[in-house]
Amino acid sequence: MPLQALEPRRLYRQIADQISVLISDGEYTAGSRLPPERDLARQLGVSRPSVREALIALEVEGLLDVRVGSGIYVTHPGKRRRKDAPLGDSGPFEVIHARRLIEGECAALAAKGANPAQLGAIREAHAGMVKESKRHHNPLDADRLFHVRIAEASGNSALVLVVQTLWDQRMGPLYRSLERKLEYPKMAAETVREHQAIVSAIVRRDPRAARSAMRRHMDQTHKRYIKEWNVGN
Amino acid sequence: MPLQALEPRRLYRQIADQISVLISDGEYTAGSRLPPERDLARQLGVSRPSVREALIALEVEGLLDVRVGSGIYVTHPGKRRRKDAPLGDSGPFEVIHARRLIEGECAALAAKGANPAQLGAIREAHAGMVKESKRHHNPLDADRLFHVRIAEASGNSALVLVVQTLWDQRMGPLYRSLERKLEYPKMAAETVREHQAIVSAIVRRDPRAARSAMRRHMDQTHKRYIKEWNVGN
DNA sequence: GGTTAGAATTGGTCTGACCACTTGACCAAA
DNA sequence: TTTGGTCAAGTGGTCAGACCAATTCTAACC
Repeated sequence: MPLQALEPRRLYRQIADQISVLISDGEYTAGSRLPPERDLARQLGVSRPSVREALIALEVEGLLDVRVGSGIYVTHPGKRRRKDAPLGDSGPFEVIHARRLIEGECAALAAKGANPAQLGAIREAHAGMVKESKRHHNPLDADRLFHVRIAEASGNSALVLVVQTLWDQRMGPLYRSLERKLEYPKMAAETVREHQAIVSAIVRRDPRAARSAMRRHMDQTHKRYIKEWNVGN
Repeated sequence: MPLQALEPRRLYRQIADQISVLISDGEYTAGSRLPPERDLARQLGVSRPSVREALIALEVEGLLDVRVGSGIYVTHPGKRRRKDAPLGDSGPFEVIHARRLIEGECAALAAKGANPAQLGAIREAHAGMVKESKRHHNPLDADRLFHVRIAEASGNSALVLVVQTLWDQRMGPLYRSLERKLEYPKMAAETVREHQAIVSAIVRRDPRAARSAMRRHMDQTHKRYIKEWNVGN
């Protein structure tokens, strides 16, 4: 099939792509503010509704962050999560099981081949979570970063994508109702201890230990969920 | 932090969520047409631009399919792919490596625990791909279905999500340039043969054989890519 | 019965307007 | 100095109505 069905791309898509290119080219850097909708419309020679449609598309894709009355900001790459409903609507226990498998391998790969910069990044993320949990802040973002950093150290960006995707399943409905019941302060201490074991194994360049430390962490998380689950029901 | 930052959900999100619920509740089934934008606006008591913004959000999420002059249709669940650029932009070889790991386990889990309906679904998908390749059609959709069905048979919907996500990385730029060079007719025959081995192992309830058959399939795919890659460069 | 031209339907886009929220400057009271 | 209040400008949120373009339907026509 040499011929491609040509599709007259709708205006909002063209605008969204154009803005998207400007962002990836560094024209608008992370955290910076885009021109007001009215200016964008004038500069592009289109109407404001069309610009708005494009902005909403980019917001759903997680590239932009629209703040009422303030402006439109470029999402920080690390924070880039999809706003939409999860595709699979997986339950917490299924996600944990999948993560046990996949992140276990990530940890092993990281132990095998991480470079010094990546090891440093993992340690930094771990230190960040320790700090957050001591301040009794919500450690979820730091927790996410820790797991993503390990995936990055695996050297496979597809695995990074997978780990992010699975983590962001927490936005699903079942997950949310479960998380509401969890007591983070108490939990965070255990989590930090388990993370520490993972870090040690990776730094020690021991793939098998790293894999089993990660699996143990997931098993413990599973247990914590079970406990809260039973309390609620 | 007992206080939650309250976020006044924007109108388009509320509308999108409402429509989304109607779809997942089966009020609007796959392939069916939604009411015209004007009617939706009237029924919801909002303006047409707001409805349009919601529809665009749902379109980006892959739930709806908007056809000019015709109407708005619910996307068929199997075809539900995101329209936006892939988050990770992973290269083909990274994706293959990740799939080797993950889908290998899926195949093993499927061999261990698939129920008769799931086994039938796998066989059906495989038969579909055989038919497509004999007709010299593009077998990509059938290929995707085959792998998704195996993931479904693993009994873990999070793994299904992962497999879908990785497959859909093919929409990325590097992948596309590579795929253009592949000769599907010749390739399809080999692929079908490798798939056959996977099906046999799963039906035979042999997890280890299923795992290694899937891994072998991925290794072969890797080789095919390498070959074409070198031709091009 | 099959074809085709026109009408009706439906999404695509534009214009202009008004509202609600955020921000920062300025000011008054503690 | 600090705190809180007020106000105006800037910005996104929403609306109403209009017209255009693509599709689909209908009915007249051959």
